[in-house]
Amino acid sequence: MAADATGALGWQDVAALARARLAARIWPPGAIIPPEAELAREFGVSRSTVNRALRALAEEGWLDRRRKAGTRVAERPVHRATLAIPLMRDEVEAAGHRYGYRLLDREVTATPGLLALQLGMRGVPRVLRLEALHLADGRPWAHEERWISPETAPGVFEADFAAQSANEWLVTHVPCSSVEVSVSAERATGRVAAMLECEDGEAILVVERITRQEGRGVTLLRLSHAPGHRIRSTPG
Amino acid sequence: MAADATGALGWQDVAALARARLAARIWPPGAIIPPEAELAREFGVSRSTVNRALRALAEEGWLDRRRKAGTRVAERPVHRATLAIPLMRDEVEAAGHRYGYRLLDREVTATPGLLALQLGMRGVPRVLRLEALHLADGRPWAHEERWISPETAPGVFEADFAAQSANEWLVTHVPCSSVEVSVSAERATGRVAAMLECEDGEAILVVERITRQEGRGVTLLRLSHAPGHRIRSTPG
DNA sequence: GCCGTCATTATGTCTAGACATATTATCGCG
DNA sequence: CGCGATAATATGTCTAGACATAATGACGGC
Repeated sequence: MAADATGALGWQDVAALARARLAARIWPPGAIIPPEAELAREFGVSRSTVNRALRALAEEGWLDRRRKAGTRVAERPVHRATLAIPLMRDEVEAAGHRYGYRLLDREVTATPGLLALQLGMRGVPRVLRLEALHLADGRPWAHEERWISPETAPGVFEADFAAQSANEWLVTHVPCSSVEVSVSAERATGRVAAMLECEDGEAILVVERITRQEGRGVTLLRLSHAPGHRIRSTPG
Repeated sequence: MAADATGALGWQDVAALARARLAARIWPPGAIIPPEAELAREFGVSRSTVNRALRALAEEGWLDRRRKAGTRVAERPVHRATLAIPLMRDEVEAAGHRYGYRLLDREVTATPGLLALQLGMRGVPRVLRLEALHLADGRPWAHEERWISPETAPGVFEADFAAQSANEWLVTHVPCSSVEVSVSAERATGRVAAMLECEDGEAILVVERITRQEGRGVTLLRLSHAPGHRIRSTPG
């Protein structure tokens, strides 16, 4: 490793060297870079180490690797930003506020057709619908409307969502695998505007999230944030 | 590997087995799971294979690994969603429209103080400011306001941004490392509303992006999308 | 010239062993 | 009892060698 006094390189060093060649266009976009074995010889490390380094760069989107075809520099590195999806409580507290939560409504309803479609549910006649408000220092932070499938979240009908937000209950009771997020801007109207204590027609950020467990839908969430809210990607 | 008829397991199989134990709460949140060596013995694979599998799960946020302390199941798996950041052209064409682009304004201006701060520029007296419109089937798709630092993007003053959007030029001329994204909802006003051909006060999605190269700011972009636009996370 | 077959090649993965490194736990001393 | 030195331990990483796998490209038959 680099930390060694031996001068031997670790995979992070190899990755850094490769990154430098990419930045300097020594390996220009579209070009095929030397095979692992050759780089291993050049850098004086084993092929595994080169493999680890190039695999990391490929995951970051810089390289495109295919068996036999070799490793190609991506024409245009597909940039990605990652959004963290924290608990509302953490988000509010991280912003320096005191978190508050109020359950507005709770009902067991027949499964809406669109919902069944989005969550990929079949033969689940009834779902739990919740409506809640998240508060920061007592002021509205976000309005939440949520549906939960009892199929993937057993015991959800018995949970006390007046005491604990759905997100917190789900996190501790249902292991989820994938999240799908959709963000849009809408104008606050009617009930949501009233709950958020903002003017009618104000621009608000609406986040819809579908959470799945092994491909089966667990919950659909529609979050209407108070005006002025920002979503930031996590650095890195 | 699993594809083998040998019955030997590969790292993906080990990861799947571990995932199953996590889902079944055999390894409950907060618990410490057996050390790699032990799992290697149990599964009949080498420690490297277990390491690869557990490392993957740790990257996904399921596990928390620390030397000597062992591997702990995350209390609450931090869910993440990743946003792809495509070229506007690709985004529009992927939506099934014909892409169009119009440069509205181009000027070299003194570096605004706030911009210098956000991009971490020092001693860069002048920057390029662009204003452009992206079209889908001839209709406004997004309004773009952008600043580019000539320090990290040499040659930017000579580029012809009437023929090619800034994004496309940058992608082929400047290797970038990190992107920071911020999303908010605003009301369309004045010039932007006119350009987007929407009513004043309409809710629009505003995306701000800062792109860096090795920590030095390259460009700041402010994209105002036409009403109704949605940002979706990439599955996976 | 066209198409199927086969050898070639670069990456993907696994193994066993070794050493590095960061903590944690323990033990002994004051 | 507190605290610092020390031993133990789990993960992090590297190596060399091996086989698997996918895809290419060349060759040969038609």
